[in-house]
Amino acid sequence: MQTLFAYRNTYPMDIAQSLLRWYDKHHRVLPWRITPSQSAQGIKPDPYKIWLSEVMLQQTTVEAVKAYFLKFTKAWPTIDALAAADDDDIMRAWAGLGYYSRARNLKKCADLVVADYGAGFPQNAAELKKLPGIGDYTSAAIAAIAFNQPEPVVDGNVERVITRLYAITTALPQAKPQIRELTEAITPIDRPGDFAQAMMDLGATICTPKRPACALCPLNDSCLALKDHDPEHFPVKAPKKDRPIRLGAAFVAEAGDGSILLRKRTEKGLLQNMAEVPGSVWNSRIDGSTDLTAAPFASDWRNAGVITHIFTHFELHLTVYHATGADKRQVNDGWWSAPDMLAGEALPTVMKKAIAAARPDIFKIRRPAK
DNA sequence: TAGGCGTGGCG
DNA sequence: TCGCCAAGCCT
Repeated sequence: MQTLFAYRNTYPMDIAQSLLRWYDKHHRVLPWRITPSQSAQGIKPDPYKIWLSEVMLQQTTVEAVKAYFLKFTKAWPTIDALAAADDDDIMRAWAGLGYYSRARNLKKCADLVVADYGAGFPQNAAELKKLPGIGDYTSAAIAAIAFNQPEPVVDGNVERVITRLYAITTALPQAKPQIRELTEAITPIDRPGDFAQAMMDLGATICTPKRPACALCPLNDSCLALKDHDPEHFPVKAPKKDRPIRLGAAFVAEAGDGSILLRKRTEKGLLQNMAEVPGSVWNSRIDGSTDLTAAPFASDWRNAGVITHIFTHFELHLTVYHATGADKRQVNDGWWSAPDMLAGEALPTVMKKAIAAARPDIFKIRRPAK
């Protein structure tokens, strides 16, 4: 990085010190964190909570994570408790948070740490990265925040802050190596954990994707994007590919007592091992008339409308059919879930939408089906 | 390595 | 309304 100082007007130490002074005053208070003043008193963060929160926060907003974090730490206060937990209980507790492979890897990781490391996490990034569900970002974050290791912690917030600070015009993801080097160059030896959290707080509250509050930014004197460009134009990103549409049918079978027929998805592919209502494969052509070939049993299936659900890589249009007064004995696949049990099932949001299309009183979905 | 993998909030 | 985005990982 010979060119590092050629196009900057501030030294790395000044960046870190300015940011840490800002963080001491303006840090967010979050359930898994200790404050800078607690840290100064020698209070250490709980590595279990740091790990759990970092995994939950992968591609997930802080607001969405808070309630799940509290639920998990109440049910399983230690990594030993989590390792001893039932897999299905963990999946049920995770339901609604998304990216379910995280929950499966969470359990695998807890088992490994208890078995191989005597219930204590390894304290360096390279060892942490060997564990399931822990990649470049999470290993560096745990090492820095829980164990005070000077690792460069680069997430989406840091990418935004760094590309603006240095006006990096290379598009993501090509710019990642450069971003990592620059982050490494400004990461301080003495408070790497606070520095990492400060960068993320800055990205989340000041250096936001839209309309950043540059007037309030502790780094505005050093920011090349602010000086020469429009910060909102950073980071530059490669163009996205368009999202295909898939079609399918879902069947909400209701017994006389209000129970809903559920089954378990396969252990491969999308939403693996989660609960679902019976349905067709998602690609099937619905030729305009009624597609009842995938129904769990013959009945008077009433069309309850079409729900739309956007996954990362495709858009799903699910036609929902509803039948009432079903005879439970005519089904030998899956299980009947009573109305007061449904909330505790491992149902992904797309399935709650489908059930809500047939029974709007059961699940309150923000954007109901048309 | 590029694509698979959820969900909810926001402008 | 809808595309974008949010503390990525795995294969």
